[in-house]
Amino acid sequence: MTDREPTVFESGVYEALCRVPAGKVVTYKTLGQAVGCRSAQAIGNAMRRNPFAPEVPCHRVIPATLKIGGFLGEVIGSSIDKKRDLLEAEGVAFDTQGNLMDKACLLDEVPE
DNA sequence: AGGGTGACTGCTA
DNA sequence: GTAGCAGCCACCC
Repeated sequence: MTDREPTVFESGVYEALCRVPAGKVVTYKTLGQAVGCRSAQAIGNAMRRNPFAPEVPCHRVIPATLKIGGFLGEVIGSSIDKKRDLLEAEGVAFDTQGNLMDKACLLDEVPE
């Protein structure tokens, strides 16, 4: 656990994530480009250690497969349906398979 | 200082 | 269309 403070890298990730408007989602890769990171796994790592939990719209981040994976699809598991509903509430619709229904909800890049 | 992990991605079989 | 392998970066022990 260790409530350590986020590093500059992580802070940048969270900040970029906050720049994502509601009703839109971005892939780990896109978010990485926003912070100057070429690796999406590093982004996932930052999210995994996400000290801001629900404060940061981590549910707004999805894999490049446009499919809900990892955190929203397995770990929480029992709450996955809730997360999906939450995204729909923001304007992001997902299929029963967990795929992004409307690709228009995907943000090609993070705004300033 | 070194090794292992992971909420990922892309290519190939 | 599904499955497996390798590459990648940052954090943790």
